[in-house]
Amino acid sequence: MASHGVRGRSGGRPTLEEVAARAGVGRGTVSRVINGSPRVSDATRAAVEAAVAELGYVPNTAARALAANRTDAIALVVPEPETRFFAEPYFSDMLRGVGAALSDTEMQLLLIFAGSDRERQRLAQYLAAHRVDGVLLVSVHADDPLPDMLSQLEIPAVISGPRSAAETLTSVDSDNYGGARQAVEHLIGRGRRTIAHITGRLDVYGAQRRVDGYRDALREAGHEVDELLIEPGDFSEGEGRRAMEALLERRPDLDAVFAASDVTAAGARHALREAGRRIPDDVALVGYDDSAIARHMDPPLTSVRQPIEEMGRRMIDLLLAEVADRRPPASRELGRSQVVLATELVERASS
Amino acid sequence: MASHGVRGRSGGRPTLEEVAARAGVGRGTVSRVINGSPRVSDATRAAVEAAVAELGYVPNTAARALAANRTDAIALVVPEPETRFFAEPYFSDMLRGVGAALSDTEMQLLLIFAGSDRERQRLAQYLAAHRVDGVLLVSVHADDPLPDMLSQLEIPAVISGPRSAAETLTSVDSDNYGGARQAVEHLIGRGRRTIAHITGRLDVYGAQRRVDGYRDALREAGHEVDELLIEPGDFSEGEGRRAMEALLERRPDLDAVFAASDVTAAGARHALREAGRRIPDDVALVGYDDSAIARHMDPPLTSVRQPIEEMGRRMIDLLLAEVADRRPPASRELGRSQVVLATELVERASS
DNA sequence: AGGTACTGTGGGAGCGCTCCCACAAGTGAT
DNA sequence: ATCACTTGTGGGAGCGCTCCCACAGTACCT
Repeated sequence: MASHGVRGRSGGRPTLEEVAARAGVGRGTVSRVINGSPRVSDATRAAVEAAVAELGYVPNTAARALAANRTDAIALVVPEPETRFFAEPYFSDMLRGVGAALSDTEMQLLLIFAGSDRERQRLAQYLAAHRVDGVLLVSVHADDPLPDMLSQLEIPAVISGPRSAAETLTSVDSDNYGGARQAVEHLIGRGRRTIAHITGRLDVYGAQRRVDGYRDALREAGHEVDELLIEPGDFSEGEGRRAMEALLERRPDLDAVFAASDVTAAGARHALREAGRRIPDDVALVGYDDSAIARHMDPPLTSVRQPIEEMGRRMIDLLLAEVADRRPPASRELGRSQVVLATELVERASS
Repeated sequence: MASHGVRGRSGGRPTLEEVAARAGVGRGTVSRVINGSPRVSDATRAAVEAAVAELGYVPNTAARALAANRTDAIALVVPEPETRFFAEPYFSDMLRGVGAALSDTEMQLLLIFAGSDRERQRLAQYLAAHRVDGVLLVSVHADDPLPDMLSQLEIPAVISGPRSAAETLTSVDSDNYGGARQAVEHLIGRGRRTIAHITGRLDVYGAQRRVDGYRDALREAGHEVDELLIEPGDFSEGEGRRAMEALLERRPDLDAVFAASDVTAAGARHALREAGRRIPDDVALVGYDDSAIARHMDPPLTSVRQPIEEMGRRMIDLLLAEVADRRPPASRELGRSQVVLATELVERASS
């Protein structure tokens, strides 16, 4: 435990100045040591570090933020209501990945929901006040004004799941198209003939790409695409159930379903059960995300794994690079990166 | 959209000073308006508000924090690894309640995990730097040094789930003892005779209280308490399963189980299924928390509801009061509040 | 001997607020 | 008219840092 040592005023924490006095150096030198500048002699550095340890000095973040015009914090913005966030493992997995990537850093992570108009309002204020150095945007809808607002405010931002093929922000995504193809090719390989698809929210680009992958995989295998086998959902369990019921009504002969998320698949499973269909005997089921749900489902769910942890890490890397680039405001428009990571099919008992 | 108006230097956001100039008043007056001081005439207030709107002024948080020595942020500290946090609905429900209570405020919420030693280290730094005005502590173990650290640093804190009957920090909790009694009395009322209990982590005070409630309810109904019917768990699904298997081995004649959490009950359900016991025909099952899991379980789970949203709200109220009290450092030790909220049994098909 | 270039260091200025003291103007009792 | 308050306002000082300029010291060329 660090001794608390001498204090300028009672109750206050030690300041840079006090550390400087203790170490017999100037304020600037202490600042250099704290910030890891190389332009300090070894002897001086040691003396300062000793003083820091003796006094139990911790830099005052507010003062630093004010003087340096940075906050050492980034926000993870989720443009969905809280309820949705906690219901979908995708978000919490992402948060975990981001958190892990960030724990090597001095950066602080803020979690911000922007589901309601009210929350949007607060967020706008928040961003306008530049309370964060950068923003991570997760699962954005096609018509969301948030990305443009960020561009306008010149706040570094990375988006997970681009809004379109022409995304202007730096983005990180998994290969939704390829993942969907893997799923459908797998089902075809198992001899399934009538493969339905319950989509995600179609105003999310990734959901569209999964539909594209579904279509192309069928076509290339010589199947024709029956639009009656495609039912729009919204990634939720309730919609998965509803969509499954609709599909069973329209095409009672279907023998496989590719759901756009594990949660959707869970909903579909309920509907299949109630309709008396056995999984996988009567109907094979494949999900997307390979979340905890997939492993715990009965039967365990075959699912397309996205490397979410890796995605989080890449997002952080890119964002921090943009934040760092900011300081010399030279090179802008140097080609936004669009990172796409491969998916992997995890086969389980449901297919 | 607010016009951006005149700027002191290019690129900068407007400052208090600029607003003051625009409104034709002094800096102090603008500050008073921004902070809602009553000591401003209506005319002046209107003029300032107009200037604020025209310039799109947003206060600089860092400057405010530095000058006023407060951060307008509080932390929700979870002394568990992230994985556990996301696995247990209790935490996310709590977070939702706290978030809702906070959205009426200017306060910012930080979510901090302190599961690993590394995270602990960071947290200590964080607190030492006084980067938050107050702390919400969730699910603390009996021997956790965190609360004492907070007292030492004189950081206002509210704890959800006191560490013992003699908790020194302000606390908010549900009536664990009463909730457990409700559950057991319900089972007795349904004619169950051999009621087992899978506990939570016994180093959590609330888990102990549930055991106490279980015991007393049985005794008062004239049953004797068989220690073989009590199996310690840790709130997790895996332990629920393991504990259930152990109980079935020891007392194959049991006809009811009271689990210390819904997640635990889910684990127990698996074990019961594999052992070929029907719910509720052979064995009745009651959980705790009334989380989403309880509603979705098959069959739906009878569970003890804690008013988590309300708990979050009360915690915030108490914490903000402490934060406000802090400024005049007069009245300390004025009797920490210990709030206890009532639980409610939600009956479903599992019992 | 004088230049030129670096390295390491000290400390002034300033970031944008809040706090508080000073003071003008108004109000009412003496 | 005088004093004693109250109300509203302006602006200096200062919060604890970072940034940057100045400068001493050393080293290595001419």
